Amino acid sequence: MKIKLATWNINSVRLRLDQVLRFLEEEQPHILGLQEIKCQEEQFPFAPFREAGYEFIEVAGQKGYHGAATLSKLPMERLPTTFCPLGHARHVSTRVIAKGKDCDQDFEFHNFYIPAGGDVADPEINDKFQHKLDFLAAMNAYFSERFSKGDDQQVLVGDFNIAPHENDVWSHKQLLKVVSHTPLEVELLAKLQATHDFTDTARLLHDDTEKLYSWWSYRARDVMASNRGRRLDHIWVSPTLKSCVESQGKSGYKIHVPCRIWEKPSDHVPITQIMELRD
Amino acid sequence: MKIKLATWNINSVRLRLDQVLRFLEEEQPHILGLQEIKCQEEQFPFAPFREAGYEFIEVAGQKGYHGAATLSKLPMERLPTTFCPLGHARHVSTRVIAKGKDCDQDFEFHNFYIPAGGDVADPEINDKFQHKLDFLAAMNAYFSERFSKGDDQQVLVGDFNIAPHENDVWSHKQLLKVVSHTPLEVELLAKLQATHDFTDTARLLHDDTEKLYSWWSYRARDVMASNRGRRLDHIWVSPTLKSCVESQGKSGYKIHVPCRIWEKPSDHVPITQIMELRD
DNA sequence: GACTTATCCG
DNA sequence: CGGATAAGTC
Repeated sequence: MKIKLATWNINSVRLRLDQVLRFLEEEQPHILGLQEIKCQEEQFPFAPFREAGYEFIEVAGQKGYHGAATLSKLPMERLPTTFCPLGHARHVSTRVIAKGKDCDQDFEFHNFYIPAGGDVADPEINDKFQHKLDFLAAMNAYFSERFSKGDDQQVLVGDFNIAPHENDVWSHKQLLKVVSHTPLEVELLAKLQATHDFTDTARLLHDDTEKLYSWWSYRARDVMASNRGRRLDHIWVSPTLKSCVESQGKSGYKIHVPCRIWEKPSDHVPITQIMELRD
Repeated sequence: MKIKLATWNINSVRLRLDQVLRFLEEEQPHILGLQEIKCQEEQFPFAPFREAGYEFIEVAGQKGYHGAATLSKLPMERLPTTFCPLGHARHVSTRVIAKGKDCDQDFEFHNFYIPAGGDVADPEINDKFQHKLDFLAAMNAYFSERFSKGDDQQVLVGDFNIAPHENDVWSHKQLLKVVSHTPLEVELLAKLQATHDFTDTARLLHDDTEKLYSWWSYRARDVMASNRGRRLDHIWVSPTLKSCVESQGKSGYKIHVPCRIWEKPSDHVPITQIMELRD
């Protein structure tokens, strides 16, 4: 069966509930990871998502900031995690049960909101950057443990707050010292990826020379016109799932750019990836 | 010529600019007094009102609270006033020049935002109620001075924050101790009216037994369904203008109730009064 | 630039 | 309830 995966930093799920519902209606992903829901679990709008067909919902919320939630049409169960070094709500892990006529599998869906990291790309003088690096190290350790348990079928999605490739930013040179594209964080993300042999589905299916962005700042009038974006949002898969993504070709991966010009948009747009699971 | 007068407590003119423009487009009053514009003069949206045909604009603004503005299609000049005992921006006075083929007159247009008066109807323990009473006294003195100067053709509009008659509130009995309908403030308003022989156009044209409301609280879900309103907004005219209003009959006065159920409405609705000026 | 929480005010 | 301000975050 074909599974459609999605991720979106929504920058307040309460304020943009209608936009998420529109996206779900139009794209019908099986599973969506939301980041920056900016609410506590008790404030999360469960009912409208359930009415839209997303029966399975897992939320990690906190007051005012951060927070992640995973919505799914497919049954899933929560995988407990105590994760962020500072105790923020930045990770929702679930095991998704994908049963179809030619399919009886499950996979893990890890929904992450990696810390932005503040302004200065120096962990010595910027605690937030240090936190980002610590978080990446914690991710690495976390997946080492999961693999050691034999959990080898994994999807990682989320706002990683890192644009790793030269063509994941509008200007490699001008962003080399800007947090999100500095060598140190990019290397740490590359190390996490290499250690577990995760596949970045965007770059699996798109040539490295192609510019890909999923985020455009609020802080300029003409960011969309000048297209000064960054690819901060990612979908990664573990080795056993690589071929399931590769088989879909270029069109299996999609950045939903028009969402950035909807009324009162998030600064991020959703991305989707189709993955073919067979038994 | 027939002059259409209007007043509206807009509760933030910046937030409800589109609603004011819609009202002006639909009703085409010659002159509109706005209260609670909640902005400074430099933040006031002059341009869109001028584009809508309201070339003459006078604003008394302050930061965050209160504030009044008068918009007019007819030429008008500002009458300087230092008014509120606490220095709030609660009054815009202008002399309006009404020149038509059968008309060459002018009249004063006084746009007021009388203090709400706080919660407790006791000036001894509630400074805000004292301020309301002081403001009414200041209004009385102000008009005594104007009449002594021979300025006898006057229109007063605004949010008076007082519902004087029994049928200006949904329950006379239940509101007798609620600020806006207490005997003390009602008497002071009646005294202001009697001293200068002002005519309350709503009650000139509508029987005292008729319920009339221009305001419904935000603080209850069903205020419109249960119709628990109050008539806090008024249009008064001086003796020489009484017949100009009376000649228009009941339909000359209108409370624009549907505005209360527009999207994100003010808690007040606009009211309009037609007045026939002849030379 | 645009979210959150909070406090003030009506 | 729903404006405005102010501070904090991204």
